[in-house]
Amino acid sequence: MSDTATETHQNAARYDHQATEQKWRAAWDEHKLFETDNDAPGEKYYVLEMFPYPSGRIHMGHVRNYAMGDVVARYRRAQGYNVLHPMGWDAFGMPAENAAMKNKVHPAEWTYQNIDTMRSQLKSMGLAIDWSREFATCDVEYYAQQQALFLDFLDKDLVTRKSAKVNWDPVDMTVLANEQVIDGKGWRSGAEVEQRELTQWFFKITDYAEDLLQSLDGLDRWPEKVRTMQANWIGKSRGLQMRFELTEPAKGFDGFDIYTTRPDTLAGASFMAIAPEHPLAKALAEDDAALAEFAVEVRKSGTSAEEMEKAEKLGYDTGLSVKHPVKPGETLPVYVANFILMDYGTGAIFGCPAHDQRDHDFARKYDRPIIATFVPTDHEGDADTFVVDEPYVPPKTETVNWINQPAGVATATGQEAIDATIDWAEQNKLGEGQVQYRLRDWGISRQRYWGCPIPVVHCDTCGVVPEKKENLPIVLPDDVDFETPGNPLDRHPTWRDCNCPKCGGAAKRETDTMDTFVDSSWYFARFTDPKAAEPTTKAANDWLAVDQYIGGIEHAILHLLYSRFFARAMGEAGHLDVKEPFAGLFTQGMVVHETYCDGDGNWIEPAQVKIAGEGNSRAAHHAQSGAPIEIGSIEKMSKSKKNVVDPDDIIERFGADTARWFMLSDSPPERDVIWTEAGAEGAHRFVQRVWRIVSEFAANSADDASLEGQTIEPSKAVLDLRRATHKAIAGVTDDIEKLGFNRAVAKIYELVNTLSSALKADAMAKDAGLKVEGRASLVSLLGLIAPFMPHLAEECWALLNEPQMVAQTRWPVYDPDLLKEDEITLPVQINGKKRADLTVAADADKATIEAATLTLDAVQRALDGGQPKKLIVVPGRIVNVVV
RNA sequence: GCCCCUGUGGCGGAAUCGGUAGACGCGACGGAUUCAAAAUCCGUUUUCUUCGGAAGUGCCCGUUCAAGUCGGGCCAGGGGCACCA
Repeated sequence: MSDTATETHQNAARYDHQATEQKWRAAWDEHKLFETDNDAPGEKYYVLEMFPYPSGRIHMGHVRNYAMGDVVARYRRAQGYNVLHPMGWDAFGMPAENAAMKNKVHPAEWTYQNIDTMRSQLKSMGLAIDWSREFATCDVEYYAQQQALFLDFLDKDLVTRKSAKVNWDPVDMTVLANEQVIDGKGWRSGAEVEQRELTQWFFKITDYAEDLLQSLDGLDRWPEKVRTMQANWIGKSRGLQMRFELTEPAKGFDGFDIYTTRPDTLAGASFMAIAPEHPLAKALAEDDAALAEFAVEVRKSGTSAEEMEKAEKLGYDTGLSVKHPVKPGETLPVYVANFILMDYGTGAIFGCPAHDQRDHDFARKYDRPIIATFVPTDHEGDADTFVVDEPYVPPKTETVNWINQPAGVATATGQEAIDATIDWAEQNKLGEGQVQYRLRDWGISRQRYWGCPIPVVHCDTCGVVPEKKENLPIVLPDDVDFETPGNPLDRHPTWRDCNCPKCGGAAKRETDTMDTFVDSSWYFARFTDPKAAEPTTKAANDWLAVDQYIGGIEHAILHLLYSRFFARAMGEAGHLDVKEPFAGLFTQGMVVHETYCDGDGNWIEPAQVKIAGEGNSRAAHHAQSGAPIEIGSIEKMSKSKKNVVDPDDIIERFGADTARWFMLSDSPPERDVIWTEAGAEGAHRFVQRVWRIVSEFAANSADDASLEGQTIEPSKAVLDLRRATHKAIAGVTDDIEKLGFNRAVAKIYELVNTLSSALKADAMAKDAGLKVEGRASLVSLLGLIAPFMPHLAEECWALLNEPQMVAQTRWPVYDPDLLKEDEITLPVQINGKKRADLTVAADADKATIEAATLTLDAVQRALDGGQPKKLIVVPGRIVNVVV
């Protein structure tokens, strides 16, 4: 009997997260607290986390991502902003088709089932999300609008259809993205990927290259790293395009253009090289079987990074030669070379072995002369021979001594010299300055079923014809089969058949669908009015840009660059007035975990591992068998390494608040966080601790309604508590503003520690003021905690009988006057090392502090009767005595 | 090869403007409570120390009254881009 009673008592004294969390989620839902009205008062704030791909279940990375966004959303709400915080699904893509092929389940069914699962998982996190705006990109209502956008882009000449080289998987019979080609093989089929020339649809992102680059400067709330990566990706370079004349015309060519960023090395040219795909090379190959074979051979060898690195520089001497543009009478041989890319510049170069590593390698192999055009300023001796062993490639800023330069070429320093050479070339009609970008147009055609159909029609009479807007949406057919590899739309008996929108005759639909990156390039705009009959409405201009966007660094280039392009294109098509979609961007780190491996090299799940010891002496063994287990490196959670922790398990065992709290503690949000069982338990202990402090306080102060309205002279304990509380409010507010969640967490811990020792039952019994102040302090604490652990905050709020819910109340405010101390302790340094403390009034002037400093024992000892050489007093900070 | 980031206790990290290095958490150790345990509470926890102190933020040098923080040169780890002419 007594055992049962004790047990019941203990259970009652613990916070029951399962029942409590559900209760408060229901309460928020009932009040429709997080549904956002586009026309609600208050300054707008749009917080968005990158929407998930519905792969099956959420993982810890999602928990971290959405916990961060939720802190921001709840914090801004509490500050009185009209907050938009929506959620949706990036739902098209290959995994659904792979599942269809493997498990004979329709991609739509598989996708929507996953969405249902993941939605309920996300809801169990207690996120302050407006679920009424939810959509999936595979919803007809969404992709219908995307098709409308496509037609508008087409109308504005932002889309083009052209032939391009793509990765073709001959087994799966589809184009693969570069990321899906691993070591030259298809990631799914394992087949050798071929380069195929196919006619594809492209978005003309290169039209915006300069704008996309320039505007990066204005994105001051983006990580520097992401801006740099985008700038590098766009890859702007300024150089010289110039024509080289053939000594004798060949196959109708009398010369060809080259592009160089180092025209200052022109005098050092010793050969010419063109890409195997260059029109001249192709023309020559018609009559030259050996050259044709050479071209095929070089392109057969892999395109992977490693292979490239090892690949030898290979050239084929065409027998042709060109006139040297700055050395009259001299000629240069023309090679077809494997290291020249048709994609960049003009697909042709002049080789300058003295100042370029690749050209140097080539020249040594094919025995071409090495002619320097400049040498280091400190070089002594024979200028012409110093680059024999390796090329000299100085930074553009380095001063050099010029040699072998033709008359009339400016020989200034670095970039100036390059610009001057371009001017010189232009004046002498040798060529002209050119800006080149590395950025390529965005190929969006995919030979896939599970994507947004491209709304165009192929008519024998009229050619490629855009579908009429009134015929949209072009809906994906349901009855498709995945038994045969390739695109089911191609094989569908009737779907392709249609009438030409122009002539009305029989025609065929485009069977390519759009890259899924198109879907995610404008979803943030759609959230502002998700049910509108047009892609966007006025609401998009009202809400955008997204004030705070949060997601993984892996999207630094693709998704974020495409979205920036889309905002511009949508502007051109009259759908949006905001050029930059994301005003603030934050890229969070991954969730990582130790890996465990048994003696046979099998990965072991964390749940089956027991660990003993600490530091270097940590040892692991199998929980059941006791077999020794090797503790491996800490890596990103992945199914293949079995180092995953399922959010569902954690939420069930510890509650959503614990999971959220742990994800935001300890590690700075931009860095990786290591998941540990101990850390999760620690977070859970804190949840219990807060609840216990509040319940005990509530129990102790229940009978003190009489204190209301009474004026009590505050004791020192009361004042200290008040000051600590206001300091915490100031600190946490500042930290959340800067997304320093880990620092905010630490400050909340400090306040809880202070409260825990201040609000002891006996102290409160002696000091009635503590009860009044304690309540005020706890109310502030709950306000601070609410964005992080919303369920716990509501439960404690109710325990204190506070009106309404925390989620309906304002962010706590602090009184700056209370942050000031009456007395402060200054560190006293002697020769820069701290040797003593000095307690003075906070407003003490320099003279007072100086006098007090000289009386300190440590200072007297150091002075040994003498005078300090120097006495530095920084009021409010430090004192330094120099002896 | 080019570009970028990061190095602080046993561990994650804090130090926001050049001004007390190690906040806060985890782990560990000691104690209280308990028949016992869990839970909880109270301590200790950078290193060395002759208990007075001394040293200390990857390494070396510099600027400064004062450097984790600024400058120069290294070392180590991580990331991005890459035959881009």
